[in-house]
Amino acid sequence: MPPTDFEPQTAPTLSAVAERAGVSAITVSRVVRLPEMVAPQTRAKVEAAMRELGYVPNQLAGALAGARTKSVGVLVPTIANSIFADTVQGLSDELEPLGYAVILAQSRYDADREDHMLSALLSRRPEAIIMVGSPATEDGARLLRRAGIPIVETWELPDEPIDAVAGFDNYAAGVAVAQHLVAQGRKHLAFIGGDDPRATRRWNGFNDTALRAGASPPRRLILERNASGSLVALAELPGVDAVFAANDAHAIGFMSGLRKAGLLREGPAAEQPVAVVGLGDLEMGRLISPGLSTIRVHGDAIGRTAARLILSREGPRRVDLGFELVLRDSG
Amino acid sequence: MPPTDFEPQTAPTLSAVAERAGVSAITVSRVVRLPEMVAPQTRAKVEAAMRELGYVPNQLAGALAGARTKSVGVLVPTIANSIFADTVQGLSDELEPLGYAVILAQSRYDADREDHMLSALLSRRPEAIIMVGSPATEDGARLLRRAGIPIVETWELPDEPIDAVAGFDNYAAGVAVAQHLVAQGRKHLAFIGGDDPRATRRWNGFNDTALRAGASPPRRLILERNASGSLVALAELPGVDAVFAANDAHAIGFMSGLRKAGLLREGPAAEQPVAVVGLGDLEMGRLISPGLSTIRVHGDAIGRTAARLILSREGPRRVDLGFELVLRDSG
DNA sequence: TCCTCTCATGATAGCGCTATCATTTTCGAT
DNA sequence: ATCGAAAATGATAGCGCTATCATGAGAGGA
Repeated sequence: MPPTDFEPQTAPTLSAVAERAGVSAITVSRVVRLPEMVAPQTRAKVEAAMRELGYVPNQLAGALAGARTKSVGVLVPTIANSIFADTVQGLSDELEPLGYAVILAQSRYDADREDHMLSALLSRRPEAIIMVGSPATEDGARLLRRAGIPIVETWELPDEPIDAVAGFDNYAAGVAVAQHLVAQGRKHLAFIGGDDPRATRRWNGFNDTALRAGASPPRRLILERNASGSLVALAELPGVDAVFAANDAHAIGFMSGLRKAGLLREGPAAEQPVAVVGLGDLEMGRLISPGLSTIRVHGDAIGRTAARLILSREGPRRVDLGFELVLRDSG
Repeated sequence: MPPTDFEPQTAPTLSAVAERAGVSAITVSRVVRLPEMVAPQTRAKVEAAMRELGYVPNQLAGALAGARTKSVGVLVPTIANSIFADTVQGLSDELEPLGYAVILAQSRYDADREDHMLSALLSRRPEAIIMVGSPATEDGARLLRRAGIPIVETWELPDEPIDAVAGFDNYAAGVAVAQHLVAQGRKHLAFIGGDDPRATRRWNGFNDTALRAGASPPRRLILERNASGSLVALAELPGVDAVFAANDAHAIGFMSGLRKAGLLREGPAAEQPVAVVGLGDLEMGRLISPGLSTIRVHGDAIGRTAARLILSREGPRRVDLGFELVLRDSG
């Protein structure tokens, strides 16, 4: 697109550089990859030629010729307004300095699109795939198993992982929140949020625990992914005195609903007519008032751990990053 | 990594499929790319062979052989807790269905890292580059100009773009906020947030306008990227009666500081001892109370527009997506 | 001086695919 | 039957690079 520069329309190649520097192509290749192996004088000549020509190596060709592709495929449900962005950030912070490219794909919580993106990723021959959750279909799982590369499933701890895992126990998170709310004397619990596999696992832990503790059967309200629905969720949950939201955005939205209904106090959790606990520990939850109680998960660490899992075959292939119940004033 | 399946360690190739189907390699290639061109009967045989072998085309080889790479490079400062995630989401929603892969790189607001990621991206031979802002260095700009591919700079409207632009006028956003605050009778303005080029442009518009309107010279407080600093920013700004925050997270943090200091009212903007205006229009700003006044920008539309700009050479190469001043109760 | 041994460089082949051109097959119209 | 055009398939070369093996040039020892 440059209207100025009159560069050759086709990018300079290794052999163009070689010719200009008066060496063979393979020597240029070595200057790029194994500079130590080339005599300083030759190297200088080649580097000058590269600079003059504005040479940018073609990694596609390099990869095809047998070297590594130095790329990883990353599949997330969504990246916008999502804590998964932390995971992507974490893993690319580990991987980019090592020369890896991150090929990002989003499934939008759609199984067909997930399968499609999975094979699209694989067609780029990444050296590994990191995904949030497990493949939604058996086709997807088979694709990954056959690929013969490291696969990291994250944000969960599947019983039969394809390969490696970096996540936490969503069921236990639900258990922890239910226990906390019940111990606080809450009797009418509800769970609001999505119905993806991870949210469902949290719900199961939450529900099982509440029932076992003798609370009335918890209600589950499925909401759109944006938090607006949480604003009016209260109307659907008459008599509720404690809510576990699948993420902090929903929790904060629900708190706004409570405020409008006059059911939010500036005081401590014990004084709240309706307790609210979120999940994610967004910075925002710390900043609002009353502060949001939440399950803190380590999205960034999940990403970094996933990166390490693909970089070395040693050590455990299943890492539980855990979570923490962070208590503030909302519940 | 699959401990089960005993697949050949090396992925099946086009010719493996061809052999199995009893046709030539090029016919298999056509089944993949131009199915209409192959007789239904032949196609069925080939498709069966592909399925049996679990064939996944090698797009690297395809790209090298002269076809397009069907990939775009995307460079953003950061993706976590950032409205740039909307832009990435928007552009990949446009591009992924068309078979494009998104190669994501993060500069972390670092010029060296940006240059480095730029040439790393280019070495993958993307068909276009979409970046937030403009290259920080002349080296980076030259690299892009020489690449001979569409380049889209976003989130700004540079005077001399490399190629195409999808953004909005940051200076005008600063002007709009200052005008609004001054019209409201505010006299002691301050700007808090980062010092990246876009924030600085906003500051310039804000500062120029406030001075021209006869307010006392605005203060500028540079904060870390996380919003915690905004919580205590108030202490640094004695006597301030209006604050423009570079993003909504900082704005909400600052409001928490105000609340602690007893300077936040539940009433309308006119009653606020200190007015607060953010930028970004996070969903959260709508959910909190008092509602956050903010500059709404269209991160998603910027991404979609950038995608369209690389897909067609027709139409304007410079799209101003604008912004809106959204007034709620904070200022 | 000759021979080995190391260091630096080069020649060759081929990665898996597609562009291009060539060939074969099919089939309707005469 | 015969021909010509269209449809279907194939052969060949080469994209830009690296793995592998081969060669040449110095360094040092006897």
